[in-house]
Amino acid sequence: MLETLFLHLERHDVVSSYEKSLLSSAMVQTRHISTGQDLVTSGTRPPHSVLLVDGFAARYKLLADGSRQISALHVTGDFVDLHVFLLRTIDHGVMAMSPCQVAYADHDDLKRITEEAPHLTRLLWLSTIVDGAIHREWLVAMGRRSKKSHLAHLICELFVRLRAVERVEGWSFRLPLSQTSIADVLGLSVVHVNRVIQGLRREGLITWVNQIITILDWDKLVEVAEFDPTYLSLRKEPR
Amino acid sequence: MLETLFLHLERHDVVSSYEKSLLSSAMVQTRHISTGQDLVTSGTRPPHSVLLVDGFAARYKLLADGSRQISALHVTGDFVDLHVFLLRTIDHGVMAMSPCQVAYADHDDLKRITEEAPHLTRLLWLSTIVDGAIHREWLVAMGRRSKKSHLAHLICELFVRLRAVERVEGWSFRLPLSQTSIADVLGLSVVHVNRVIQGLRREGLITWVNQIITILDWDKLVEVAEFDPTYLSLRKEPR
DNA sequence: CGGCCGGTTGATCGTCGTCAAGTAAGGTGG
DNA sequence: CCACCTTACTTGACGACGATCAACCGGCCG
Repeated sequence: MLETLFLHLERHDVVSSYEKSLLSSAMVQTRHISTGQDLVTSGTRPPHSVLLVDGFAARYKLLADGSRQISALHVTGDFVDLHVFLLRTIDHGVMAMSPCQVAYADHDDLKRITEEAPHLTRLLWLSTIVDGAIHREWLVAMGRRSKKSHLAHLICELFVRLRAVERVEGWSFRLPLSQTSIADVLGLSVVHVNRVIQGLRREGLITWVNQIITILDWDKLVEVAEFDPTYLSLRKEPR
Repeated sequence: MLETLFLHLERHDVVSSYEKSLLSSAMVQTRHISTGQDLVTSGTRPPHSVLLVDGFAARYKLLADGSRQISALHVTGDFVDLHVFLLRTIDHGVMAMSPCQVAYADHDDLKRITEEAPHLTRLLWLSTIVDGAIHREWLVAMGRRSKKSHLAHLICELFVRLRAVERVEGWSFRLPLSQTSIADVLGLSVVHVNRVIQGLRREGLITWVNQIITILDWDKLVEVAEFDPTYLSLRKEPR
């Protein structure tokens, strides 16, 4: 059940078996959440953080006019909600975008980890820091990239992140998001998202059928996106 | 010299004198950086993190077409660069937007703090987490708010953050950013930024003269911005 | 079978970018 | 001290990108 978390943390550094056992004992029962339900409700003060054992989730915020903005996408292995451990009050909702399997880490246990396992603490800290790095990259994409480039960047990022947790097959991966949801990621209208996707298809960069995205020309996609994966810190080194 | 850092951390929880002494001994000499210079250069692997003792700085990224996107604004007291401690490679540049006074924290010393001072570690961790929360709020603003609302939100946020480090006077504060820089924050053209500012002025929400912003109608500004300061975690509680 | 959801396409309208020009302030050198 | 920069702000005109409205198609489910 925790393999994906280990996979996730081990992208950045070695995790000892002692650390793994600490984590295992901090995690309580896994639960199933069905598509469209909240893993986490905005405005609450939960006593635990959520680990996404399997599935896709989106962090979102609803505005007064009913529009929605997705500020993060979480995939298998992501410690979706680790920051609430210190933030206390959760400021955004997190919704299951596919059937999700989740586990919970009690904040008391996490606190104990910070007292007893400094290296593991740093790895967990790093996990929240990488989330921040992704946010910055998204900000750059939203603010200054063309919409085509923005979407291309998103596809590159998701491919790399999913590959790291073994959720790709060749150049294909499953992305269970409707175009409406993609629109809420990119800050666009659905209609326009559709047109941007058509554009990438027309240029032979990707196919996108039945929630399966296949990258046909990685180099060109990277070029359009100006994608540089450094910000994901997928390099194993002492932290 | 470190008062502003303490002010910064004490917004979230009590900092003991032992913890303050640990921090003090981790910080090395302060240095002056003049406007327009980089505090931190993109792509390098610095051995220390930067504390902004006084001044304004902007985290930015340059794209191939020469455009710039600012992904964060840092003010007096911010631990600008703390995440590099674990990220290792810095992915964005940070530029002084005013004359800046900075101090450096060696990563070895920070590591020692994580080994010996769990509560202080959590506070430092929290500081990076709040940065992330701000990024999310900016993403929402970029993606789904009107430009007027986005700018109003930025003004509200800066006011609250600057008040927390005692850099406001009544309803006024100094913001040493040109409209060009504001444009790079909002992801707009300079021309349009100017028009959006005119709009806020015309409606009697703010004045903005010689880098001094004065809020004339806080309630209305908050309403336009849909501003809710929860994400800044300016509440003192055990962490 | 009918309704709903997701994807697709066309037409029209508004926001915002670009180009251009003008003003005001501050800095430098003759 | 003035001529001449440069930089920042401002305004107008025009065009492009993207939102909105509307309609249609196909698949899935009750």
